[in-house]
Amino acid sequence: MMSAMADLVTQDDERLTTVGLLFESAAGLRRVFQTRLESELSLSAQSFDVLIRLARSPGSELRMSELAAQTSLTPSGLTRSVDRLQEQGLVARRICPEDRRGAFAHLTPTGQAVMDRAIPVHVAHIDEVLSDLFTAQEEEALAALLRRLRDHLYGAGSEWGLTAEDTDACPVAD
Amino acid sequence: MMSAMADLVTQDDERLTTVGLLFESAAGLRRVFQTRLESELSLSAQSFDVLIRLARSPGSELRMSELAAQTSLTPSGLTRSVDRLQEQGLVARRICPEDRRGAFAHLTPTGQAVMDRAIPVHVAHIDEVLSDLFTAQEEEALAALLRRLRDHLYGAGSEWGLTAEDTDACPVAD
DNA sequence: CCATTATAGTTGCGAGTGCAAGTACCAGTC
DNA sequence: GACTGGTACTTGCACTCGCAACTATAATGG
Repeated sequence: MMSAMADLVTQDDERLTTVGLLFESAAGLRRVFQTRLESELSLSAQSFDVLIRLARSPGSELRMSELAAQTSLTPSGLTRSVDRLQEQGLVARRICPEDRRGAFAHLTPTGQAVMDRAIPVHVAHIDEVLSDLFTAQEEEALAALLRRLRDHLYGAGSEWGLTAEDTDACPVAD
Repeated sequence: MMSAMADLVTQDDERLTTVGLLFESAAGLRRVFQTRLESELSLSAQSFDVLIRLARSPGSELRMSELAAQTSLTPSGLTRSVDRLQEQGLVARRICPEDRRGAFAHLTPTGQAVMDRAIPVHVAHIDEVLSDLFTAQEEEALAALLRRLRDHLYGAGSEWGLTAEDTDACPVAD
C-alpha cells in the first residue's frame, strides 16, 4: 500500500518537488499580477498577455496562430480572446493578403496607448515583487535554466505535441 | 509611441523575460503532463494534483482548506474538484469531529490503488522530460531559486493576498 | 445565556477554455 | 478545372473556475 510512496520519498521526491515548485511559483505570480492588473488597469492577465505580445512584435501585429502558440492558448481560446479585445477596441483583425485564410491581429491606436501606460506599471510591479529577492546573477541563472526547459519543451522537434517555433523572439511577461 | 517599448528593451526586459519564461515553462509542462495523464490514466491534471497531495499526506487525508491552498484553487474550486473525485469513488469526505464546520478529504481504497499505479507513471514521465536536461546541481539550484520565490510569494506575511502556510510539508508535483 | 463576529465550506451565476465539428481558403493531382 | 487533401481560423457545446452570497458551526463578549 505504501510501496509507491516509499519510492517517492527517496530519489524521485527531488524531481517531483522541483516540478511542484515551478507550478506553485507560476500560479502565485500569476495571481499576484492578475489582481493588480485588474484593479489598476482593468485588464485580465490573459488580455495583458495577448496585448504585450502584440506590443513587442514588429508592427504590433502577429498572426493568430503565432499569437496562440505564444500565449499558451489553443486557437479557439485565442479567437475568443481577440474577440473580447476587439470589442474593447484595443485590437483589430486584418486579413492576410497572401493567404486569405489567415488573419493578423494588431493593436489599435487605443491599444497602443493603453499598453504604453500599462507596461511600465507592470514592470514596476515585477520589480516590486522580485527586487531584494534575487541578485542579478541569481536572476540570470534562473532565466537561463528556465530558458533551457522552455526550449526543451517547445522547440527542437516538439516531442510532446507542443507547437511553437522561436517564441524567443518575443520573450515577454505574463 | 515607442517610449514604453524603449524602456522595455533595455533593462526591464531581462526581468520581464524571466517572468515570461517561468509562465511558459509552467504552462508547457502542465500541458505535457496533462495529455499523458489523461490518455494513460484518465486523470485530469487538476484531479491528479489533488490526489497526489492527499496521497503524500499523513493518513492520506487533508482539510479542505489546506488542500485548497496547496492546489492553487479557491475554496469553491476545490469543493467542486472534490465533488467530482467523490463521484468517481476516489475520494471521500469526513466531517471533522472537533470542528464540525470543517471537513477532511481522504483517499478511498480505490483512490489509494489508483495513485499507487499513477504516481510511478508520473514520476517516470517527469524523468523522461527532465533527464539529460539538467545536472543534479542545476536541478538543485533551480529548485532552490524557485523555493525562494514561492516562499516569498506565499509565506512571510503574504503581502500580496496569497494564503498559505508551510506548503513545504507537502511539496508535490503537478 | 444570547448576541455578535469570525470561520469552513458550499452553491448560484457568469466568464473563460478546450475539443470536436464546421467553414473558407490554399495546394497538388489528374 | 474539378477533386482531394491540408491549413487557418471560427463556432457549438460542455466543463471548470472564481466571485459573491449563503449556511452552519465555532468563538468571543456582554
